[in-house]
Amino acid sequence: MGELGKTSYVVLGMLRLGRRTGYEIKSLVDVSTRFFWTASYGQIYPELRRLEKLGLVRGRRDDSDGRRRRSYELTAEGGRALDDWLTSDEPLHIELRNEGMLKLFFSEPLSARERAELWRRMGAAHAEKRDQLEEIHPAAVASAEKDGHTMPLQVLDFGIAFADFVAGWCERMERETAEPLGAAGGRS
Amino acid sequence: MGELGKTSYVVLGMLRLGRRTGYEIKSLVDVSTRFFWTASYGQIYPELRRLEKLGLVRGRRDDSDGRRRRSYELTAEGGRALDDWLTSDEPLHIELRNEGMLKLFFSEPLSARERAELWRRMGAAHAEKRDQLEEIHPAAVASAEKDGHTMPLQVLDFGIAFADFVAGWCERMERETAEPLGAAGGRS
DNA sequence: CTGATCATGTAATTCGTTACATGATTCC
DNA sequence: GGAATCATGTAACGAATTACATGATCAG
Repeated sequence: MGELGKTSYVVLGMLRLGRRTGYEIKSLVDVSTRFFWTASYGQIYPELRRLEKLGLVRGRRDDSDGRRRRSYELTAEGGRALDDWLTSDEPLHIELRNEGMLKLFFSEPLSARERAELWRRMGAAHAEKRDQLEEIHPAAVASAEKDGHTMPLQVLDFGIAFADFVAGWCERMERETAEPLGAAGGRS
Repeated sequence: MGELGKTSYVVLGMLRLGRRTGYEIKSLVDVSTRFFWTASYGQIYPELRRLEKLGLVRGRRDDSDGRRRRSYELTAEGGRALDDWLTSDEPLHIELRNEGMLKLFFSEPLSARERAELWRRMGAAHAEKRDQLEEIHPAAVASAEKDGHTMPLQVLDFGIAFADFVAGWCERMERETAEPLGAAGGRS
């Protein structure tokens, strides 16, 4: 009875890039949208079956190179559903859960050292994410030049800038927290 | 059987600020941690009962001013559980779901106008969040000066800077997408 | 031949939201 | 008197993760 959820659109969107298996969709998600939207096998495989029943994708056995598998392609109706979502003006689902911020909020009773450590860990987590994204950046540039698809690159650039901003902020706060903070405007 | 989840710590953390009812905890969450961690009545009330059974909080009827209600306070053990969490070095749960980014990722087939509109809406959402946070900023400053609690203010400052950064980025991308983008470096 | 990767799925569980149900009190 | 807010809870549902189960193929 359920209509389409966000996961449905992840699947439809990935299938617009070409015929794919559930396994391939999951791999794509892991190297592209994972940083702002995830999906697990436990969602993807049932979702593909569901979308097929709805006529939005068409699956077929695809044992070409000896591997037993099932690949899917977008139907015309599936493409329309995807476009409807892309251009719909319903409020965007934006959600953030950050345990580091939560801890910091409650960290008043901790020592300055412990609070600095919290900022440090928050910063380290985001610096690591930034570095991971930067690693795949060259591949994204190459891919953008090859097929002219610039959006994945734009989104990646945003992800890098975003992670870098947070990392930088946390590092500044860490220093500020760790320093005794001389009363008069002392500079490091 | 479940150990403590993040929601448990939200409740414990709020109770460290003083004796509170479930209703008050929810109100506090809504004006403070909501932007990086939410909690609903459907979680808070059962959680309070559960924490009481675990001996981490102590509840009592508190019908002082005619209102039928039940307030809770942190036990010594509850305080210890909270501190253990605050100083534990398990990886921080950090999660981001952003439907705007997801749409942009798949928006290659759209027109430039439609893509610009997506950036605009992302930017507007974050600008609105920034403005909301800025509205409560003076109250946070006053409160920080009164009781010396600076962490809520630090977290709020981060939230504002963060939302502002995202909003600014999106606005730039919107302009860049909408403009025909003359081959030679034309300036607006 | 052995471990990594490819490949597909289900079941159980957890986490969280939303809707519902109820009723008192306070403010206008 | 009526609306807003205070106040507590439950039930149903939905979204997503994790663990489990299975087996083939490929690279070393």
